[in-house]
Amino acid sequence: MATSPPASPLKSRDRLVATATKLFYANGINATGIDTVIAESGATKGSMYHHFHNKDGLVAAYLRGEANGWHEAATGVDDSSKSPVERVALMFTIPATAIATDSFHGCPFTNAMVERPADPAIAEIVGDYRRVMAEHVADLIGAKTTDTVVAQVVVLYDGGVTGAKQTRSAAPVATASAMAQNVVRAWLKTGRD
Amino acid sequence: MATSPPASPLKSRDRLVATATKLFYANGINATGIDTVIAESGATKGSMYHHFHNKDGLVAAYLRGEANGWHEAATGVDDSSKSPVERVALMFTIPATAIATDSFHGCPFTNAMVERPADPAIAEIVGDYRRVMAEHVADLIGAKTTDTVVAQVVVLYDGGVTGAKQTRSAAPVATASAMAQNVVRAWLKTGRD
DNA sequence: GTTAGATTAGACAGGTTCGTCTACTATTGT
DNA sequence: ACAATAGTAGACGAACCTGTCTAATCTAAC
Repeated sequence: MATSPPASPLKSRDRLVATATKLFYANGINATGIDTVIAESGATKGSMYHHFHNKDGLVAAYLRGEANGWHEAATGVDDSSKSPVERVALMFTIPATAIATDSFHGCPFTNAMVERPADPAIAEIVGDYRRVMAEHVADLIGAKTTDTVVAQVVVLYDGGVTGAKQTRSAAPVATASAMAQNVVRAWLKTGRD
Repeated sequence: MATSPPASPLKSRDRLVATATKLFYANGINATGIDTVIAESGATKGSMYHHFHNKDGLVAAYLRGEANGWHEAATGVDDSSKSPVERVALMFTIPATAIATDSFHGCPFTNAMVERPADPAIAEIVGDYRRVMAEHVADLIGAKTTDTVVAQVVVLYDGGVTGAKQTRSAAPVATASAMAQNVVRAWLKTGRD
């Protein structure tokens, strides 16, 4: 008789990743010691190094989670009944909302590449995230991933988020969103180019 | 008979800042210990803490230098005899060139805000840099700093540089440059909006 | 010439970091 | 019943970090 799927609400590995997600994003990866993550997650060192080869492993798991999280958020705010222009605008509400709630600390992928420039696993996950985003944008507007308009929207997204991080204001995101809508509108009107 | 303006090629304070500039940008601020900067600059700890209250002070001096450096680079590549559109394109050659020489590690201001999010001095210097950049762009195209077109070009600049950092490629900068030229062209044609 | 600022050289304290290791226990699948 | 996986609890080492301090010298201005 198993004592019910053990009272543990979450396996220790998942708790570690969840805590890392919170702390790494809010306080920075390098500024957050492994000991802090372990303590706050209620796990132990043995567990940590059982599941992850080293801190880089935990960081990679954290970043993969962020990539999934972005995709979920993007599909979550989407509304396929709306026009391409409106759907792109919806995508830009993701950073806009985050800034409003004050739990915004910039793009987790940019942050990770800045904090751990030498880690190839990070570069790979960031590449995956960017591919997912390009596909998502292409879907929203009915373009091919390789179309210029997709790269343009991505540049605007990056620019809006980076500007928001630097200025601690939502204005750059609003500017970027408006520009993205213009770009998509023009692309729809002139027929793909 | 002074032994000629002392053989020292550079005062120790300047050597510290120069070394910090190289190491902080290339390897990251937090990843570079004060001892390393001191050793590589040929200065000593006493000198370091004579000129700077703490590491934050050295970081601030480094970032101020980067802000000045950007302004010099921007005016250096500019050519006032060219058209507004061409002059904006010239500005985008700054990151494009840096990426080509492989000494590119992203935007120093973004990096600093990521690595030391709590330091108010950094936020201030970044704000100065952004004001300088906005004024520069406004000058290039004959706009007011508060015109929408200026904010648009800045968003594109940020987006190009961030994308380049994430992808380790110059493509986002090229995309951003082309978009900036389009935006300025449209703004000139329709007359300020 | 005297005084103040700049500099050298390095020891030192106090803290943090990551990762290893031992020894033991609980759960789970077969 | 047994073996493999997952976990607890915490000591520990070795490296690193920032910042202080002493004590002596060198330069420059006034």
